[in-house]
Amino acid sequence: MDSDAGSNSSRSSSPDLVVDDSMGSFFSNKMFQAYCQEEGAARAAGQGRVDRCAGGGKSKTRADLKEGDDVQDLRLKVNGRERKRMHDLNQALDGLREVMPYAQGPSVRKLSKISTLLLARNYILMLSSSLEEMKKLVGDVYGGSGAQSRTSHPRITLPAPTAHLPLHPLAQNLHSLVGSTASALHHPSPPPAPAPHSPPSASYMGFHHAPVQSLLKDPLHLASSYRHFPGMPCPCSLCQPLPTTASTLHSFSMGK
DNA sequence: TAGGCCATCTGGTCCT
DNA sequence: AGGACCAGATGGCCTA
Repeated sequence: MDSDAGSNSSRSSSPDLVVDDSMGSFFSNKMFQAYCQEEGAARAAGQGRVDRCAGGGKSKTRADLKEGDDVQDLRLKVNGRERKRMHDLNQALDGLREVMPYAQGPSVRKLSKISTLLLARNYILMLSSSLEEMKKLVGDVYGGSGAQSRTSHPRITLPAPTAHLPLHPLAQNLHSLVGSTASALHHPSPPPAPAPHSPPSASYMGFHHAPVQSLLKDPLHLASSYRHFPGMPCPCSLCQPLPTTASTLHSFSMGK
């Protein structure tokens, strides 16, 4: 259930937490104590939160204690829900990472959340563009020129074995993708060799023009959800269809 | 040691 | 009213 526990993260999800089964959720005694201390300080500062530390006051009536317990239970419930929500979100992110063009494995540090989202966006853009490119290719092959179809048999003979097919530049690019991965940008040491069918690397998606880290650090890139590439329509749903040329694929970089 | 990343708590807001 | 969602705050861990 705990996505972090199942992930390859080297850190525990909450080192400070203990499992309190009686409460049905995680809660840290240390944190609660710290919280109560903080609560006192905050109240002293005149900006205290709602009183929810049952043991805080000097003399509480039974009703006060009951109310405090209720508030605390409610708080624990809300916290548990929020925790679960965030775990679900992290699970979804993990699922996204699994299909990302990024070296995976226990020895590879996993993509940060923001990196995952940005990389996913670029990946989708590249795949969309690849699809358009392939469609165009298929159209060229099967659509043919009218003159040619008139002067010769319209039957098209395609080389059966793919080994004899001259690779389209796009396909060549796709094949050349295997090798470098974005992890190299995180780790100076060479990443583990990717699987033969591993998806395109981040470097292919333009990250070789600007390292991922610097890209992600750049507030300009983070601020602009949609980048408008020269000669290319904006990929956002409000704008036009995606570009189709292989050369423009190389422009799919978050930076430059 | 500073900075990045993350998990968690919390209060506010919106929705059902 | 209860739950989902969001953003700010806080503190821990890790790396350069």
